[in-house]
Amino acid sequence: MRYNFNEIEAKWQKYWAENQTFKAENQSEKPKFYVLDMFPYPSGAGLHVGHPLGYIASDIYARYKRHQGFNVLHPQGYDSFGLPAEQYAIQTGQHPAITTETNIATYRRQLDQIGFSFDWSREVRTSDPSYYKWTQWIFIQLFNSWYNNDSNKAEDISTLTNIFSSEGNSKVNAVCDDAIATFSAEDWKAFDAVKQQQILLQYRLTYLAETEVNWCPALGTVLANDEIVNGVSERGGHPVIRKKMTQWSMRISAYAERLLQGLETIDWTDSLKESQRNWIGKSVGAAVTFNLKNHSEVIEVFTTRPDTIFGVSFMTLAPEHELVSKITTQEQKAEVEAYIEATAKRSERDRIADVKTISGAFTGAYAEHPFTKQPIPVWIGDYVLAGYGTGAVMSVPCGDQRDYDFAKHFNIPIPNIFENADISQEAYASKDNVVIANSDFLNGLNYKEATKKAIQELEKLGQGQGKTNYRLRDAVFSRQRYWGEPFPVYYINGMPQMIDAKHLPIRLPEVEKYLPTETGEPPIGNATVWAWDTNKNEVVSNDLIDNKTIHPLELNTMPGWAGSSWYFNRYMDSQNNEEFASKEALNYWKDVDLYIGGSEHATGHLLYSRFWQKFLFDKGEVPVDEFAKKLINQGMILGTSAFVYKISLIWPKTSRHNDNLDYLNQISSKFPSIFCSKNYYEKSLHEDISLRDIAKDFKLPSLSSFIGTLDPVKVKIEQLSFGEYQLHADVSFVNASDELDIEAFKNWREEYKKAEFICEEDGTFKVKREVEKMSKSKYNVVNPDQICIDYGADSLRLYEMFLGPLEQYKPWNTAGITGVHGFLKKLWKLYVGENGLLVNDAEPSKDNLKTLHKTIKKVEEDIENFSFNTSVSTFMIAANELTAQKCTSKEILEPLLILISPYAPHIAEELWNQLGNNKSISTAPFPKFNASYLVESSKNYPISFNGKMRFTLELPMDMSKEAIEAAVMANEKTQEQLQGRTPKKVIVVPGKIVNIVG
RNA sequence: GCUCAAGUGGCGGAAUUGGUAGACGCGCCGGAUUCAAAAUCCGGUUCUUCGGAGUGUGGGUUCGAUUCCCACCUUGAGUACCA
Repeated sequence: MRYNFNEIEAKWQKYWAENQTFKAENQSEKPKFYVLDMFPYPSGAGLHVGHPLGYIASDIYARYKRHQGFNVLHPQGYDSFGLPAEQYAIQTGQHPAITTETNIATYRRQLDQIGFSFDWSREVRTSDPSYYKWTQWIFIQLFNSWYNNDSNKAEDISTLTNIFSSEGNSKVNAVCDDAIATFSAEDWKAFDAVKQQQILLQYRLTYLAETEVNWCPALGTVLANDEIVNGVSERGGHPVIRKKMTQWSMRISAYAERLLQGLETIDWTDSLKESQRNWIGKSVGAAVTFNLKNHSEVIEVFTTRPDTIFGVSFMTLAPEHELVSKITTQEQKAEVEAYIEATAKRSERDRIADVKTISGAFTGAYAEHPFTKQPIPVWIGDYVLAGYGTGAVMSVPCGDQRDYDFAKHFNIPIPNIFENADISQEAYASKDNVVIANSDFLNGLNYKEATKKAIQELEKLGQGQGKTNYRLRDAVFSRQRYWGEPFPVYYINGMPQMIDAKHLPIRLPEVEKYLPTETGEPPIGNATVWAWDTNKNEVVSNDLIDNKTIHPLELNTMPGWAGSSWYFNRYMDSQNNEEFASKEALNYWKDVDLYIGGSEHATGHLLYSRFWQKFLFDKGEVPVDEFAKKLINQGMILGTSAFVYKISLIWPKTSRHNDNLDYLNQISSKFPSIFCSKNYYEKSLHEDISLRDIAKDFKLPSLSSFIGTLDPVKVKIEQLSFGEYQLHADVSFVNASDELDIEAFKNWREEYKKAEFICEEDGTFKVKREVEKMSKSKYNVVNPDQICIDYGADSLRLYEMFLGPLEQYKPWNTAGITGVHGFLKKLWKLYVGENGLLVNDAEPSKDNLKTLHKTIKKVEEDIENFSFNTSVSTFMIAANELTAQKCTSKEILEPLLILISPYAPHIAEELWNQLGNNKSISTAPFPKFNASYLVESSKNYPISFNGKMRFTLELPMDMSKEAIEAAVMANEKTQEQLQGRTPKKVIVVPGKIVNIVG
């Protein structure tokens, strides 16, 4: 019997599905283990071989944990709201729900054929109303909460209104909008409902505010900070501008410190934690108030270096700072206004790109130093950002390079307040080895002491206190899109009202057009049925809006990260219609034990999810405040693109002034498609080869006839030269030796049908290879479907793991798969011969046992350390050894299958079944490792004398260190080497080496 | 600029955390089988001027360094005027 992988894999996939082999129960005697993948967005292109990498790793771990006796939860679902489906809808008019459904079907088929042990009964889809009902519900909970800094957690908004009506807001220590006016209990009671709501909105954890947002005109929507890369949108690379809009925001800043602290408690990679720390951007320092000369206004600054306060020689405000217009003197007005206008014109990108140019203007105003009372000139400069801290800095040129550069540029004095620091060339920005000088009461102190002392003295004056600043901004939560969760919000007098949770979900309305409306409103503005009837508690037609009982609904939808910020909790009890998950399920599964996904979500999904989890924890909805104990980032599998070089015509240098421009255009359109092979291209790079030479050398008929049609009067052949440009060829036309299948390539595109090829000397056409991200547009996508047909899912799984370390980026190369495929064939032959099963009850030999136990030990270690690549090698060695040993013993071959089963489950299940087991291999316990089988009777110990001379000595394996040492010293070869000298020491590493140090 | 990660044969990558560097696979070379090819099996494969040399470069610690320390170079990723 041959190894018929297609038949075997189909058979067991069917069996697992029919028997619900991997269904997890919410109660069990066994300990729980939750293995989660980041769920995919089901794009129209389907899966390529890069996608399943993380899923294979998590599947191996999940299957391994089942063998270890855990009750394993290993679910899968779809993050099915998103921009591509909507873009597709805009182009084709097809409803995103339909395309999403189709795409999910493709994904499911592709995932199934790889043989994952997912519990599909728990599948979630973020775009399913039964799911987003709870996303809406969580939104309402956030709206009804505020963050109390005293209890350091989110509390119900009713506790806040109670405080307001009993004592006003002066003692409330909340995370809220800046600059809220204080009011008394009487004031509060006197406010009308709208006023009260306006005030509460400034405290709620999700709030409506006019904020400056990142508006992307091309996408017609706002974007969060983490959706922008280098000043352009992450999706599509469109420009992004700053714009003031009324938007929903999430008060994630309330959780900045806890998000930072929580990182200490979870086992995530250091680089990922580092990204989150940078994103949160905590800086400890002081807030300092500078009084202005001749003004009642004050300037608030934030500084991390209060110790350098005596080094202040000027102040700098951001050009957008509100004080600028108030304090600028008459004489400086023109200059300041011109500067503000100039900076406003510069886009965000220009400002980032051009950091080196120093610019600014003097306002004419002077602040007063809090201690010396000396006047300090106030400048404006665009190196100070309006959005960070207070938008104003105290400039200490001797201690900060930017201040230093600014001072140098504008000839502002640079007083030195450091002992022994040379500031003639650059600022001394280090905090180490600081000794403060010329600073009154701070003289002689170091950074730490001086900082403390300075803050104390500022507090005495009432002009400052210690302060911690975070870079983390509140996250904008509105998107002007169709294909997202609708807000459960309607408006009365412009104030948002939550729809009662019992009426959820609020389903997406039908629209005819998915583009934003002409007035710039979101696509839902196109819906005709989108108003809320507070009598009937249902969505009704817009025409009925009467502002009494029928009100307009929110037109925006939620961003992509809304649904993905809590899905891991939903898997615990995904069919529940009463709660997002039952308390029993939440308390049983608690958190994700192992989470596998890409590192690109470091400051998006992974931060927002931690935020929502902490919020739900505060509200008592979930039992733990970190949702994932351990996280692994799988690396990306890259594609190996193939390039061909197409010869193009280069205009003669004189063409710009050529009278026959029309003619030249005309002939260039008739230029034939000619491709040249890699080596020819490389040769031509350095040699100027003319068209005529190509035609002559390669006897290309199309080129000869092209030259023949040239009008020698209008253009001379000698005037024309050629260049090449490289373009992607589909990798499926290229074999392992980089040779292009010319016929297939010709048939690829209509315009290549008559193309001609300049080949290598051996007649082949070679492409140039380059490793790039795998993508449809680069024609380097390898489809797992074809791999499964040609080699089987087990080969695919093994090979993806074998490629290299899980976390690493690595290129895909289909050629190498024959190695692991050969192993599976060999494995099969170890069990099944021409005439049936080879396995019998024979006593295992010592060698057999040694091979098995060596393998058990290595595989167990590998899986625990996520080094899945090396266990594939271990399997190959085991199969080779057992084949050489002619092992037929069931005692050896049966446990071997359990070791292989997480990696190659189909073949393992089939052979397991053939050995006479009628329960799935997934229920079998992992074999126990026994070290005694590995101990050999003797071993050759290499002896090294002073690291130079070497010989070997045969000694029993189970000797103690001391016994080995004695035996080595007693040996005559050793004595020979020592020549009567006494060694300083003898170093013994058991089983390894003996070193004699002379 | 800053932060993090990584540099080992023709290639992907191993090396029990300081102990015989190059496991395993690809590729390549040779052989067996075959009328022949495919498939399969077996052997070889870091370089070498055959003395040795060798894990990006130069130092250091050590009896011993791919592994630890210092400096530098290169590549990749993230971040960016954060006061």
